[in-house]
Amino acid sequence: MTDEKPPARSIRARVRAEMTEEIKQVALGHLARDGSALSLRAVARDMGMVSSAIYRYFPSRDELLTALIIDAYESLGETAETADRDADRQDAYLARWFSVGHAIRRWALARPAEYALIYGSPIPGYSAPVDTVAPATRTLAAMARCVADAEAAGKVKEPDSAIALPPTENADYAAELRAVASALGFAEDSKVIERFLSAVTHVFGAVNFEVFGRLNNAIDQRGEWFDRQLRLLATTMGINPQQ
Amino acid sequence: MTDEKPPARSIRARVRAEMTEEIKQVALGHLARDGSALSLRAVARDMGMVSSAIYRYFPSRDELLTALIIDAYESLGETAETADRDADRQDAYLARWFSVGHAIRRWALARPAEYALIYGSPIPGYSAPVDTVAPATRTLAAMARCVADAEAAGKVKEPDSAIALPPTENADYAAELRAVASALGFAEDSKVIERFLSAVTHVFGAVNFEVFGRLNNAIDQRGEWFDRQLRLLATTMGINPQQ
DNA sequence: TGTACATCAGTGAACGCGCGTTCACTGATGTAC
DNA sequence: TGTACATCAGTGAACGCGCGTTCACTGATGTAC
Repeated sequence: MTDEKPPARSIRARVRAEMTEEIKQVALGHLARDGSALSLRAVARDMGMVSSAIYRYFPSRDELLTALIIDAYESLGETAETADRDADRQDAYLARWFSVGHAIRRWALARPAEYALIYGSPIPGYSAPVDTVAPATRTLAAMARCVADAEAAGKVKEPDSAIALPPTENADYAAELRAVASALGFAEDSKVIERFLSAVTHVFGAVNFEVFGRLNNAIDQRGEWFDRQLRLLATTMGINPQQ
Repeated sequence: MTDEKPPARSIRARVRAEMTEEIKQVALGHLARDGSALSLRAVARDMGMVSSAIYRYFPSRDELLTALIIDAYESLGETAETADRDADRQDAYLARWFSVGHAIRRWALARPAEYALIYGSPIPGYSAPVDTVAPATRTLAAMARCVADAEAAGKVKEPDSAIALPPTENADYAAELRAVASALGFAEDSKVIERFLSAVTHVFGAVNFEVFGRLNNAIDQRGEWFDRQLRLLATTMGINPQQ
């Protein structure tokens, strides 16, 4: 009743933004609760609107899905970036790696529906448009930064010859590695890029296992389990404590 | 027309078995084509039956799903076992590990719908019954055998101290590791069990990335990519060539 | 070997439901003069 | 400051569709005597 007066035309715009946000929240709630497929009608019902009203905000069900997916990527990406920043004491590359890794896991456990949306199996009848690819790389980039910074600072130890992989003999693959390296902020001839990609694969494999219940009846000490995966990956990459 | 005569009552039984099998095949085809959710009516249509006829073979949609899931686990499990057996030359632990790993990948790429069924995100509105847990461990057990045999034969090199993880201080977690170790045929005090579990996590992470399209626009040389993941995991576990 | 009965696969209609999307509409909010 | 018009959010009915499941039925296959 005693609001400050709004800048004229924005009152409708603001309500619109709030509604759009609420629709997305309700949709996420639905995905989370029933694990159900997303239904516009169900969302409308939950919001106390008639189903056709949703079309004022999203032109179709797939566009709503796309919005949710983009939001999820952005949210996870931001979480990862924040975790990195919070741990970003000078030279503390290992701490940054842990911070980012654990943040990703925590985000996924807290929001399994959103996680499944972006790292689970593809959604039946839906194919992600291009708009999703940029946000998708944000998390990857945050993980990369910890390792690329460490390498740039000369703090990545090369694996000793007993466990070193011989360089690939596949020139195309080598070229792809170089391209990915520079896209992620590594030096083109980064020695660690391949192990970094492996580490990323492993991290999401581990989160998948935990979130999708593949650890049930086997590992209950999941925090410890995950932490030790991260440790192992750090040493595999050659990022060591207090070096 | 010139068949050998069937053992009396089994003609109906045999047709029944064939129909059951065909229903499952058609259902898989549907999952693969549309990536769609499984629909009894669609399956019936494809088989030229009326939808209610399916109920002579499966009491409900979920039971059909369960059958598909069990079949998928068994099929992948058998693939892994066969790959192990084929590579099972004396002492060739590394060859066995590669053989099993590549076989898992090939199976997943050839049958992405079935792979998604068992290693993708949980299916909306469906919760897997207990009958699925035994078949689920078959693949894991096959992977385990390569490594457990190597360890039993003294052919697993312990990581040198620079990259060794200190033992966990979490007693519960340690106990869980021991339990998993003996369930999978490792010695209770196996030194490699933890790295083995990491390797499994990583392998399925890698297959997930490839099957679910997370490698698109980044890595095209996927055979090489996967092969090198396996190599890296082998050295991480301490399984070395010609040792 | 032939007949009487039981089992079973498949039919076709129906139940009750939910879905995405469209369309013409009402009434409230914003804009231009 | 007041009026005329344009924009927009939300309604309610409808379209056409697909779904899982049930039920009483027909006719063919198997079984017992």
